[in-house]
Amino acid sequence: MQSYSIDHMNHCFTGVDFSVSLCSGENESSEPKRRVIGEMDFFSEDKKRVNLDHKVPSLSATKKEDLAINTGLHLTVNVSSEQSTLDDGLSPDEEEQERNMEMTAMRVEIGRLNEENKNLRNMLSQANGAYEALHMHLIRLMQQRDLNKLNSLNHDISTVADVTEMVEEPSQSSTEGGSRERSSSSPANSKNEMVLFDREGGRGIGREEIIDRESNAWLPSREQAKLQQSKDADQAHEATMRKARVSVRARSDASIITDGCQWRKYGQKMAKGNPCPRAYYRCTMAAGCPVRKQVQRCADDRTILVTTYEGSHNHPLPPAAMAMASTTSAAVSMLLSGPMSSSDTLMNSSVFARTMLPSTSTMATISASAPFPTITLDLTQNPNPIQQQRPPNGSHFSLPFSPPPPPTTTPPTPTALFGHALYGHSVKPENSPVTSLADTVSAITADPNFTAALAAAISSFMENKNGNKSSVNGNGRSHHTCSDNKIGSS
DNA sequence: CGTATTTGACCAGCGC
DNA sequence: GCGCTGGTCAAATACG
Repeated sequence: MQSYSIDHMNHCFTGVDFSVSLCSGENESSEPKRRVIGEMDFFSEDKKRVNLDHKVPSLSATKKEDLAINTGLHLTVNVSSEQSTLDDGLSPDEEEQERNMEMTAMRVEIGRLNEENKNLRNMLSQANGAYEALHMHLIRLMQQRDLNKLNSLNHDISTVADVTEMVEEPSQSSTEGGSRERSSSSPANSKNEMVLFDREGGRGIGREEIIDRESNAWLPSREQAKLQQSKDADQAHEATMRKARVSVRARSDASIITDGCQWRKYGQKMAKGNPCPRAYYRCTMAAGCPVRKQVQRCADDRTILVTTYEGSHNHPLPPAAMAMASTTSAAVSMLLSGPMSSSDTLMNSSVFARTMLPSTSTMATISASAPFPTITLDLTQNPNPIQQQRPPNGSHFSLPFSPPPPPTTTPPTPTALFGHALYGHSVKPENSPVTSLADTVSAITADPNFTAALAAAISSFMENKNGNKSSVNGNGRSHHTCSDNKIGSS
């Protein structure tokens, strides 16, 4: 507590407006601490409000002593330091006002903090959104990569669109061996084909990888590098996928069936265990098309032709090749959808069996014992005794087609499946994330429309096969004329 | 004559 | 290492 007295009055007391300076009563010897009160009331020692105007209404003296005496104002204020103000001497109203001001200030501060908190939340939300977007983008990229692989496989099978019939001998599943691509005989055989069929050790850049590269040309170089790393990691798997084969068994008197593609025979060999020779064909619909197929009659039933397709077409397929392409596409997709463990194979085979031709007696055989996976579609309309005679080797599954199970999920439309098979590089599921082929095919199996479309396609195919025994190329020259006789008779 | 087919040779992988 | 086998090549041949 310090006692202050009026130190100076620089204004006469005649008016309402005045200003007063106070000096500390305890430091009179030193420089007085001055503070302009301004237009304020003073407080007496007993905190009683003093109205200077009333207290010293007639003051005329200007000496501070007189002023102090005459006014008699010895103000007691609570001062804790030199910096203190006269606030300590505020009235309850002023204290309340001060508190209100503080409260207001605090409210303002709280409001500011709330605003800042809100901004921080927005930033966090934006960061989360960005993270989610990046995460989804990454997932899409990964799915895109899987789709590219899958589409390449489907394209492989579209090749199969040329569904011929060819007998796959039991020993054929172990073939592979030494096929290699030497210097290509035709100049049209570009590096695509050579690389795609490089079995010599090499894994080169396959056609699907080239397509992949093209399709991802829009990606930034960093993402392309990531994709390339993923590709490198899957190279071994893709090499296996490239070797995937599809065999189609069908009864036919002709040595080859019309499948919508043009083929050139480049070799014929006697295969072990089969008196009928095996013919080798190469697709000639486009320069450098790497697709090849083998045609051989079944040793036990020479009315059955087995056609084995391998490779991917590098050209659009004619409409005539589409029906069977879709059929075999699903087969290969199943075949290559996962690791070929026996359990997986069995599962896939079962699903595939229900998918393909559920209304017929057709059989599907998936072989995982070969150096490359092979799936055989039996379109002979009756159970094949040869398959039943095959020794069970644990990796060979013969599954009779059975009626489709009750629908469990929303099935895709047949158009979607066909489009996926035939235009695999341009059509993909829009809103359905790629789960597993098993799921997809499971859904397909429940679609009666797909079943009907597939049955119609194969029926049409069979009619075409029986009615038109040889294809005609652009020169009007019949294909397979020589092999017709030799394969069937020898 | 151009194109497709035939066919023996060649090569590589695999098993013994 | 050798033989077997599958796959391919390429010169010869056939065909329109």
